[in-house]
Amino acid sequence: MERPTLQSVAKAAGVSPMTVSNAFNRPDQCSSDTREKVLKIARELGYAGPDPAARSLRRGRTDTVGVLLTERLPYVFTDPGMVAFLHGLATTLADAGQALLLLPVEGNARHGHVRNAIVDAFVLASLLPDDPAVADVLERRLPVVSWGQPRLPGVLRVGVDGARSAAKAAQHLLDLGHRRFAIVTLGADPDGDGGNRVRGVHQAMAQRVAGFTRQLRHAGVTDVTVLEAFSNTRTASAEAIARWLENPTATAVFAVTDVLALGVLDAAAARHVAVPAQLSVVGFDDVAEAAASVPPLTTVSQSLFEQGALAAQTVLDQLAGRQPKSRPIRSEVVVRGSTTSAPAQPQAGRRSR
Amino acid sequence: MERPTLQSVAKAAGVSPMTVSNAFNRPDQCSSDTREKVLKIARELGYAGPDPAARSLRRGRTDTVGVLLTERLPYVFTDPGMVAFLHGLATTLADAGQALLLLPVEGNARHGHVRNAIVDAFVLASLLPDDPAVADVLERRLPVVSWGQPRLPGVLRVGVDGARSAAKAAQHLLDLGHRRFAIVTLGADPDGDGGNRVRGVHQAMAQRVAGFTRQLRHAGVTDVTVLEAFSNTRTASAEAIARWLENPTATAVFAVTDVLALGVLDAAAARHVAVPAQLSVVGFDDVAEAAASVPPLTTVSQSLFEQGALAAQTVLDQLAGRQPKSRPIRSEVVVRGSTTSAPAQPQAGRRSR
DNA sequence: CGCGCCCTCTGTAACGATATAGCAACGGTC
DNA sequence: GACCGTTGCTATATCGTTACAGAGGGCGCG
Repeated sequence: MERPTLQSVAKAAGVSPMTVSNAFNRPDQCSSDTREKVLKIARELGYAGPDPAARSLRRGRTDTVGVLLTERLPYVFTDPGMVAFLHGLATTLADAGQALLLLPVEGNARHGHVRNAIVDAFVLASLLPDDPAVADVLERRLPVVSWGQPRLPGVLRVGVDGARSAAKAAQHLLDLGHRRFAIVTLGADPDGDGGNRVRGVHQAMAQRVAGFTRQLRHAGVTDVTVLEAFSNTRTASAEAIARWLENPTATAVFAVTDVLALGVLDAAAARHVAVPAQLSVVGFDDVAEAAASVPPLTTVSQSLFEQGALAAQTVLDQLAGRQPKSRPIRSEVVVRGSTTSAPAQPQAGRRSR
Repeated sequence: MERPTLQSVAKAAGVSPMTVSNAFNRPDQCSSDTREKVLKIARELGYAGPDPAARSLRRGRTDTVGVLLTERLPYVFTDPGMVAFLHGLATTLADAGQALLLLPVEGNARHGHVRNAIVDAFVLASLLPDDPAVADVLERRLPVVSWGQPRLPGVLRVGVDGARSAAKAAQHLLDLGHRRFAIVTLGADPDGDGGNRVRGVHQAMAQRVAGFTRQLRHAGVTDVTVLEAFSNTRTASAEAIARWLENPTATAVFAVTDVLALGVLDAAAARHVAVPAQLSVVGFDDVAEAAASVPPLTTVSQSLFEQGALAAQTVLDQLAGRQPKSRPIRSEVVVRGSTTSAPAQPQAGRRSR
């Protein structure tokens, strides 16, 4: 009992293969009598419809987009920022009838995956510029869109200006009268593995830190403590800031991601440091959890969902031969409950420049 | 300037197409001289290697497995249980050189996705038995593995016995002397959308509830309050139990997922109900967050990662024509800090049957 | 020296579908 | 009655690759 093909269905139905193809793909090109007869015979033979691989070869397209993810899969899914991006991406692609092929860039697997991926285009989601998979992708000569990182000549990129966005957060805190700051960012874990993982997003984080401190400097403020968490998780962030919280040297904390900011809230709650009365906290990303935290998190919104949708739209435009329109991504400070005016300061000085 | 093919590379290199194919796919079948010459010419022409679609057609396999996800994408990624499963699945598949095609079953998109998916097999991840996509999958006549739901004749299934596992949780609490219980489970949100989402996992949750209460009944205990959360999130769970916590009628709570259990911890902390002194809490799944909560959560471990890996292995066995060995999934109560002996009870009775 | 074997490479024939052009039949129009 | 546009189906020619069988040359062995 052979696997039925379009040919065999055609023979059994006494029509040409093309008619069977039409019956399945173009109801309007075919009388409904013939169509029903063909479909009935197909059902009897257990024919499920045209083979997707053969169709792809002939049509010259696969209706599938590959996504390269920088981090290991579990971390990808754990990161709400990445999840929001993927959500936007998947939604837009699905609406356009495109499937999503997941290509985890793990150290273990041969990156031959990229060579063999049955896709029409690639999306690079926060990849390291020196990732060997990037070279493989470029070799395929397919449309490519990069999200955040890497920046490559000739490759369209979706993303916000992290430095400028972070500067807005700084200005918000300056406007509230804060003059002494702490920053929680991602640092490389000395214990191997985690380090590699973090290095992948480091570039974007460094930009945010740079933009934030630059804005402070413009205002004549240089009192900034930088703390490093070893992974983008609430607990890692809470650990990173725990000791500092025993004797805080600032009235405001900027965390380079919401996840880290939520960790700061956790740590503050655990040590009974009142937020925002004693300490203002600002995050970055505006993930869903940010609005639901206690207190609700003031954060820099960069609409990750929208970025995913835009990345998808850009890919679709390229595939359709349209000129992708570079809609700008807006970013803005969403003021919620975790920031307020700086508390009266017992110490002297520092108010004037 | 045409897109180069294996043929054109062969002509340019003055060898047969088969030799080019060998140069790319089987280094040992080909002298290294020829191989290097061919690869060099290929590079010059900008040939990235054999076209995956054509290869798939010829070879008769795609080295890709499709995963059907029941919920909307964002919820999938937000659910740590699903994430753990996907992680195990993706890891094992990647090691075997298989890619992962994501097939979200959204109401919006035409389920034609299943027809057109370029895959060798399907994994159904907690699908509704009456989901139309299930029928589509069966029509494809490819190897299928189902996780949890649905149970289909002739389709291999991976999953634990939710009822029996939940019974273990019940016994653990009974052993600690508890006699009055509350259960937090998933209920349908009256406001449309969420309801559908929840219905998908409802069957599994209902089993857990059933197994838990049955075990209690065996011990002669019938004092059980059932509370419903409208989605599998910490906040929904906290909301669901908040009012009850004002005047708790039990000494122990069983939540049908860890996420719900964590929500119970949140709510208890907010109302200054001491866990476990005043209230013991047991979850289900043993997601990563369970070990890190305050206090660490006692839970029913069902090694979701392992289930993902097993599902992948089962698919791979089927593809290789091997008889899949049905390794059993162990489930056990992991006792951490959220359960302890029942507090001394002021009320009379109920100790004996 | 001749035999057989390995090693490398070539020729042929699909894999299962669809784009394109074209052909027959039909009804309507002038 | 000749002409023409539609409708509905067929015939042909690929899409780009790999499986398979086999050819030719070099080399060890009897």
